Formats: sequence, C-alpha cells, structure tokens
Amino acid sequence: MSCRKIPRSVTQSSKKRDFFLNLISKSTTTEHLNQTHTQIIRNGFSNDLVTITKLTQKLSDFGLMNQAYNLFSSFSKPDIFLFNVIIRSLSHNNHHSSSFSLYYQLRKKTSLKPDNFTYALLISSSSYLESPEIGYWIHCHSIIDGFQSDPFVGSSVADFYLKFNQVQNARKAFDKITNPDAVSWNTLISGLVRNCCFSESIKVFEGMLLSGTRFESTTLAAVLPAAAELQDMRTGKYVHCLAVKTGFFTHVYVLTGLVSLYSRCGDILTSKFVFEQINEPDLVSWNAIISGYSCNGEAGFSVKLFKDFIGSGFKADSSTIVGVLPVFSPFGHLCLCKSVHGLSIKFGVNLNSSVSTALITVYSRLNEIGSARKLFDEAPNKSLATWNSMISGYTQNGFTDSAINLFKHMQILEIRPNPVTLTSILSACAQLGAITLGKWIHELVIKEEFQSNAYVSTALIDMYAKCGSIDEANSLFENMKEKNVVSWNAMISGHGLHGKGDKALNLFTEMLNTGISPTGVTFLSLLYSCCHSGLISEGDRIFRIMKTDHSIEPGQEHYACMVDLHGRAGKLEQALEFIKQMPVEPGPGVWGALLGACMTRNNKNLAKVASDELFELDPGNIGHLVLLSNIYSTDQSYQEAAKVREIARRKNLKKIPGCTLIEVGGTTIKISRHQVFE
DNA sequence: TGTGTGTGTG
Repeated sequence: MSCRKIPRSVTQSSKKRDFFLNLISKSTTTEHLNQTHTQIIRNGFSNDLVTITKLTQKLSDFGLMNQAYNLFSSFSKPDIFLFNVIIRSLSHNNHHSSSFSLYYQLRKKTSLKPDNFTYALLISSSSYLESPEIGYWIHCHSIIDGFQSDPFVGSSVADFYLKFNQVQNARKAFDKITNPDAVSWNTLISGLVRNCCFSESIKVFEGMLLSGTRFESTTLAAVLPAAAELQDMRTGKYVHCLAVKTGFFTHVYVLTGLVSLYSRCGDILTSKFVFEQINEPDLVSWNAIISGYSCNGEAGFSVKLFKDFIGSGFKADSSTIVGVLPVFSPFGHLCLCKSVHGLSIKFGVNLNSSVSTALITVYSRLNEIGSARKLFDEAPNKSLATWNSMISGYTQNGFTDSAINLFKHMQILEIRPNPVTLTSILSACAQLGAITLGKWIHELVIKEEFQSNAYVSTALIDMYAKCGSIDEANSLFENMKEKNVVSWNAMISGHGLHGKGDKALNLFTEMLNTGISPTGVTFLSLLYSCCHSGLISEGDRIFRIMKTDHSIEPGQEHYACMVDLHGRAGKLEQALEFIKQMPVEPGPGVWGALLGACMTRNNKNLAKVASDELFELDPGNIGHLVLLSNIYSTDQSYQEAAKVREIARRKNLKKIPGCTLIEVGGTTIKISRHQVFE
C-alpha cells in the first residue's frame, strides 16, 4: 500500500518541480523571475538543489550575479552541479579569479569531485588571465583526474594554449582528445589562424573532412581567412562548393569570408557577386567589400559603396576607415582622404591606433607629410605600425633626417623595432649614403635576429651598394638562404650602379637558372646596368626578350631607359626614332631622357623638340628648363638661353639647388652641385 | 534532475 503512495507523492513533487523548472526557463524578465522565485519559496522548494541550480543559472544569465551568488552561498552542501553553475556565472561575468577561489573551496572544504564540466569551465577562465600559470595547474589537475581525452576539457585546453600562443602544446592537447567534435576542430582551426599558422590550419581543416566529423558553417568561416591570407584559391573554391552543397552559402559569416577571399585574390567580380547574395550584410560584410574594391584599386566603386554604406545608416568603425583609405593615395584624392578623416572623427574612431596609422600612411603618400606628422603626434596609442608608417612616410618623401631622428627617438623610448622599421631606416641610410648608421643598423639586425628576413637582407644589400660597399652587398647576397626576386633585383641594380654591367647580366642568367621569374623591376635594373656600362646591344637584347621570352610589357620607365641607353652612346637620331615607334604615348620620363642626352651631346635642335614636348606634358617642372638653358649656354646661344630663363622667371619657378651627399667621419654632408637661377 | 568547452567575416 505505502509502496504505491510514495511514488505518487514523488511524482507529484517531481511534477511540481518540472512546473517550476519550466517557469524558470520561460522567464523573460527579472520581475518575472523574482515572482517565480517567490513561488518556489512558498511551495517549499527553496531547498531543492535541482530547482535552485536552474534558478541560479537563470539569475546569472540576467546579469544578477549577486543574487545568484547569495543563492549559492545559502546552501550549506552544494553539489558539483551547483558549483559548476556558479563557476560558469563568475566566468561569464568576468570574475575569473573568483572562479579559482571557488575551485580552491571545492577542493579543500568539500569532498566533491570536480568533473569534466568543472575543468572545461576553469580552463576557459584561465585563458582570460594575464599569465598562463594557473591554467597550467588546472590542466595538470584535469589530467590527474583523467579528463585528458574528454572533448570538452580537451577543446578548452587547446583553446587555452592557442590564446597564449603555444601552438605545439595546443596540438598535443587536441591530439589527446579521443573523439574530437566539431567544436574541438573549430577551436584548433581558428586558433591556428589567430596564430598566423595559415597552411597548418588548412591542413587541419582537410584532416577534419577526412575524419568524417560533420563540419558547421562556423568551420567554413574559420578556415576562409587562412585561404584568403595565402591567396589559396584552390581551398577557397573548395570551401565555396562545400558551402553551396551544405546550404551554408546563406550564412552571413561564410559569405563575408568568401567576399574577403575573392577580394584578396583579386577576383573582385566574384567578390561582388557573393556580397550580393548576403541577405542582410552586416558591418563586417560591408567592410569586406569596401576594402576589397579599395585593395584592387577600384577607387570609384569603393567610394560609391562607402557612400551607400553610410547612406544605409551604418556607423563606420575603425576597420571601415582603414579599409577605404588606401584607395585614395594612388589617385591623389586628397579631398576624399580628408573627408574620410572627418568621418573618422565624427564616428569617434580617429584616435584608434590602426586608423591613425592608415591616415598617416595615406597622407604621407599624398605628400602631406605635415598632416601625417600632426596625426602622429596626436595619436594617443602608438603601435609599432604607427611608428613605422611615420618613419617610412618620411623616407619615401625624402625626409631622411626626420626618419632617422624619429628612429632615434624610438630607441630612447626603448621601443623595439621590427623588420619593417629597419627596412625603412636602411632605405633612409641608402638615400643619405650614411654608411656608419647603416652598419650600426646591420648590427641591430643581427642582435634582433632579423637576418633571415628577406626584406631586411635586401634592404641591407641595397644600402651597402648605394653607400659604395659593393663587396659587402655581394657577400650578404651570397649568404642569403632564401633569395626572392626583390633581392636579385637589388643586387643586379647594385652592380649596375657600380658600372658592372657584365656582372649584372651574369647575375640575371644565374637568377633564371635558379627558377626565379623576373619582374618589370628586374628588367629596369638590367637596362639601367647596361646604360651605365655602355652595353648597347645587350640592352637592346634585354629589352627585346622582356616581352618575347617573359611576357612583360615595358612601361614608361623601360622606354626612358632605352632612350637613355642610345642617347648616352650619342645615337640621338636612333633614340628619337625609337620614341616615334613606341606603341604607347611617350611620357615626360622618355622625353626627359632624350633632353638629358641632348645636353651631353650638345644637340640644340633635338633639345628643342624634346623641350617642347616636356612643356606640354610636365609644365611645372623646372628641371627641363634648366637643361635647355644650359644647352643653349654651352652652345654659346646666350640670347636663347636668356629667353628660357625669362620663361622660367615668368612661371615663377625657382630651381632648388641640387646637391650630392657624402659621408665624412660618420656625418653626412651636402655638397652643392648646381647653382642655377639663383 | 539541474551544469559545459569553442569557433566565425574586415
């Protein structure tokens, strides 16, 4: 008899509990939840662990941390469930250190055993701390308690190591998981991407597919940035197909990832197509397409989209600004740059470090070095990139002294340079002929262990070559482990500069034998070398094979070099003939080369032809007038020389005296070369 | 019978 009665009351009680659990779950407001709590107390369920655990969690989800904690504390004997819930609440409310106090309490003051839930939560908390030590401890405890192969614990351990940039340890933890689930794989893939291990992350993604684990849209979104970074279209297109097949092609994160991928690979049309498939593009989607157009030099579209974006009521964030800015510099759109700068102030992101860096870069490129410096001085949080952008801004605008001073300032502030900083400073040294500083930077490169960086070693080669130490440049080049096309170019033009055309040509043959494909710059360096060594027929041959053997269209600079090559040899008529047969309109560089040759060869008539073209094409440039006037003077045609000077005076043009830089006893000094029109 | 890890686009 009683046997029947007890179950009935248990059933009744359990039904009531279900009722309360349901009420808690459905509570949508704090008020509602508090009313439910009152009912729970009235019905004598305030000591029911199950109900209270659920209530505690809901309170914490509503951000009512204190109430949740009081409820927990009111229990003299909480079980592991309640402990886990309160640890989770603390961790979700950023009270990470309190979770560890609770863990301590759990181990010292109770006989409860932490389970896989407890460890997963605690390790996750550890990854938000400043240093990894506590995480190491918890990880050890979890191994001792036998949770090493648990996917929840294992995933959070892997994530913990990835957050502390310990990729190898993360891999070890992942490999210990018996049956990694989608979360485990996603954690590893995205963590590898955050640690810039792009190809590894793609390999893991392939491993996941082979393992047969069902991937999620988040998996595709996680691996796409790796494919974009490596410009790996094969993986990208494969992910695209998978997304279409599985129906994830509607998912905004996946689509946005594809937009970036195609933009990065230069396929802006597909990028635009994918963008149009996004139902409701969010801020990040807009940023992806705007920066996509921007990176691919599509200024008009980029600006139009940016306007559409602002017009749809979106608030630009720092990434929008950083994404749209680069498109302005190649086209000299100072006005647009200024208006985006204004918008960045309006949206309150102008002091963001990446925004100031992008603005400094774009103003520098537009030769607005004063505005760039103002932004630099006003930037409250200067990253290394901010310093670098200002230094290279100075270097590229020829303000080498300012670049070096800023670098010295960095040294005083004990800001450690990176390869980018040193590359810029080396370029400044090369421009200045500052060999002593250059050598000191070389020592710094060795100290910081940047020798293996291709950009740095190339900048060193260029610096030594331009400062006259061709042997030093050559020995560095010989010792480079991985030479890229830029290093070869630097060494070729180094030899050219030193009048060693034959060496430059031999190096080119060697380069082709190594399997490196030449670029336009390689040919420019070669033509330049031929020019400086008087190798006319070799120069002609190089110019020919450039197009026939290597499918590189010559640019204005190549044509100008060819005119120079013939001009220097005194074959002025041939040079003119060459210009006439050019398949593209000759630019100022080409006519300038002819004018220069006329100067050395005293050819007054041809000089007039070249000058007339130059006045049309490049009216603001005083250099041409100087050359022409000098030609007339040398020829003793003083009246004509005077006429040219008169034109210059009327145009209010004044020649900035040219100078040569040499280093004497560690100091660079200027030696005036021309003193014309002063 | 109440608790969970983690990830995503620029």
